Amino acid sequence: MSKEHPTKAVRVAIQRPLYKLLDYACDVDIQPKPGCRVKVSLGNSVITGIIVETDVESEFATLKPIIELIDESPVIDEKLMGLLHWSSSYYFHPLGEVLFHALPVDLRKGKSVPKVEIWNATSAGLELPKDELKRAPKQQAMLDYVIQKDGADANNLKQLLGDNWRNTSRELIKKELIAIEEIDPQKLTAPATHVFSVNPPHQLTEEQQQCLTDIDAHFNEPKLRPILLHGITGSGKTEVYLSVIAPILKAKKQVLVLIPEIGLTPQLLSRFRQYFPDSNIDCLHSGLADGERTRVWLGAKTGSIDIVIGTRSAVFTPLLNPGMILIDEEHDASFKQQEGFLYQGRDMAIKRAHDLGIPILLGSATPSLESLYNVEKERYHYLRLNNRPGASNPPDIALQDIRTLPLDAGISSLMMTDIRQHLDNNNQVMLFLNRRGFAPVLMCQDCGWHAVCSHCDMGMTYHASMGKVICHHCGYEERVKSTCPDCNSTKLTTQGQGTERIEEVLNTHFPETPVIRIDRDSTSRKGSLEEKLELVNSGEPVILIGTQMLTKGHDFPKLTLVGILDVDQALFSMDYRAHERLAQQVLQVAGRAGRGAAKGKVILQTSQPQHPMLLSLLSQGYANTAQQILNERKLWNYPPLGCQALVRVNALDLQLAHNFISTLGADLAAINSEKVMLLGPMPSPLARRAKRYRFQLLISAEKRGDLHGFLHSVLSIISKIRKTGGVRWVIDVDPVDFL
DNA sequence: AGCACGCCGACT
DNA sequence: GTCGGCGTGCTC
Repeated sequence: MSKEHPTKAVRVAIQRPLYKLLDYACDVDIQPKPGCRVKVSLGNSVITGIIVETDVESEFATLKPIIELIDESPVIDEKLMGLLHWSSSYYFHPLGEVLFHALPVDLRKGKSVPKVEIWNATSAGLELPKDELKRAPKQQAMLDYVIQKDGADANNLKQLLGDNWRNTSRELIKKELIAIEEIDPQKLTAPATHVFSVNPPHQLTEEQQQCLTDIDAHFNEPKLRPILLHGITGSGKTEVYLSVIAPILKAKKQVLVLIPEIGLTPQLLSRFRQYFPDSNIDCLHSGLADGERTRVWLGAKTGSIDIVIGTRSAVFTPLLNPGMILIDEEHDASFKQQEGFLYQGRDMAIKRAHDLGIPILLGSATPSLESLYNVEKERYHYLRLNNRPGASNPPDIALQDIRTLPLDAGISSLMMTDIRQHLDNNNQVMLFLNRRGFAPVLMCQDCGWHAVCSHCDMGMTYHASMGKVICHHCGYEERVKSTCPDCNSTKLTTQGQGTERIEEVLNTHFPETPVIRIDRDSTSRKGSLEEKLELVNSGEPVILIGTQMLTKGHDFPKLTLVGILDVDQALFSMDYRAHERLAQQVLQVAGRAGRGAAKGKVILQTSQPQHPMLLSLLSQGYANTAQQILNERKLWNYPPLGCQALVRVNALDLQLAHNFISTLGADLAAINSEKVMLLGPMPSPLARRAKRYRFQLLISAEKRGDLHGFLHSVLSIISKIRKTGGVRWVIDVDPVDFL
């Protein structure tokens, strides 16, 4: 199209898998800014878009007009827009979807940004006689607070009064002692100066103090680098975090804290609230209602929230005065988003901190090889905490050769004796088994039939408590009948064990001791995890059985024995990351033991007591073992040395999926680049999942630039292949999961 | 992703 | 003759 009639236009991103932006005409009387949302027409429907660029010369002669400008000021500020742009191109994901991903659901749907509500005392409230609210202490507290602060917002009040604060507010409004004023967030002045104080729980140890001094020094270097804090389990990383954060808050800046998705939010939140009693602290996690999410988003954006604690997606929270970013358990796999927009939250955070010029601290007892490699390359500072405060020492891990021991449901007789002993000493015991359900195999003794998922072609796990077999890959479930579906035999039996079966066996062995199972099945009801944790925290002798839910962050002082039941399959996994993950998991679980006065003991059952990785982990510790694994990766140029991307294709029809990936594979092979290596196309390790046939193609390169360039070719080839029969494809940059 | 358009088989 | 299946391509 010609450029003879250039049009003043804006460029808009929409929430569609579309690798381009659309131009719209803009009325002269509206003032579009990048980052503002608009309503536009697309085809015959009206959708929400986000302005990316203004004053563009469109190559289209005629443009549809913008229907409405939703925001006067941007919902995505310039800095955040830059980060999102960057991640869109780094992860080869359409910009529109990336931008919308960074907004709370309400705003994605086009709802206007809510007004900020400010609670003020009315004149009646200001003049209220002293004892009038004597029988309503909460109302009195709220009224006093609002008067003292000269206007409080929802975040202040929630913090002051807890989750039911709206009820208190409603009563005071009914009595006309307090009124709500609605303010346009754009017209909000700088956040009300708030009192800052710290409530230190106890002194830092000498080692923690030294660490803090080092961090402060690094934060003040002209060229900021991320800091990796490698502190053994129980070394008090949280105490260091709190001390690091304090001066940032004191300077009236905000702190973003990212944590894994394992329900640790409440513990950390209360720890932070206790330490910073006058700061506004809020969480962002998957369990939040849409409205609540928007409230926290707005609170962070307007500066009324000082600390945002959140999981992966919180990395995109807007901040008025960003002061620093903290990532706890930085090695955790849940920082990688596994569907839709496939990004690494930890890497995004590092990029964001860099762009903002603010410090970032990564903490872990078992740092990822990626981070350790960055230390080696001197891109990160490295600090260590090697000791547990007080008398407590890290537990020793003992390997137990189970080949010669009698087993009951996978628990050795020696382990049973140890459990008995620790319980008799009034202590608590924890067993770790990363497999939920009763048994991974349900089979017929007569004909060899076993339960297989009809959607995935993989074995289904038997869940005795529900009387079902469940596919752990797609969730498909079936009721279990008393006879074999193939031969009608009644000799159905199970093989192997999951947490349910362990629970049952322990209940019969230790009928007088409560057995607490913590896995996704036993904690799905809201509040049930809290109930169970409370029982453990009572300090009574109990046996805990859990999956990886139980591995991180928990502090059970009476826990002295940890048993790790089944690590053998991870030792021989095809996945080159299996050893790294196993080492992390073993140390994280082991770290739950001996956090109180009594020394902890950890027993690791294995049929491979000579395995070099296990021996190394036990005798040389994590840092050395990680270094060895890293050296192996160097030999093969696996990440974090080289870099990878995975193209995944799936379809309901095997042939269609196969045709697609073969065409792509052939076209890419024809490029014959020396800089990249192709592995595949091949069936995915999980070749069928949820009725869809799956193939993949792994692309490796030594240099990121080469990989990136090659992925452009991938994208352009894919766009030329005709996609029939609903073939779906994704590009996964820096994949962590090859399933 | 939606959605319309268009080209072929099978139905009142 | 037309209804509707899905393959194809576009959305400013």
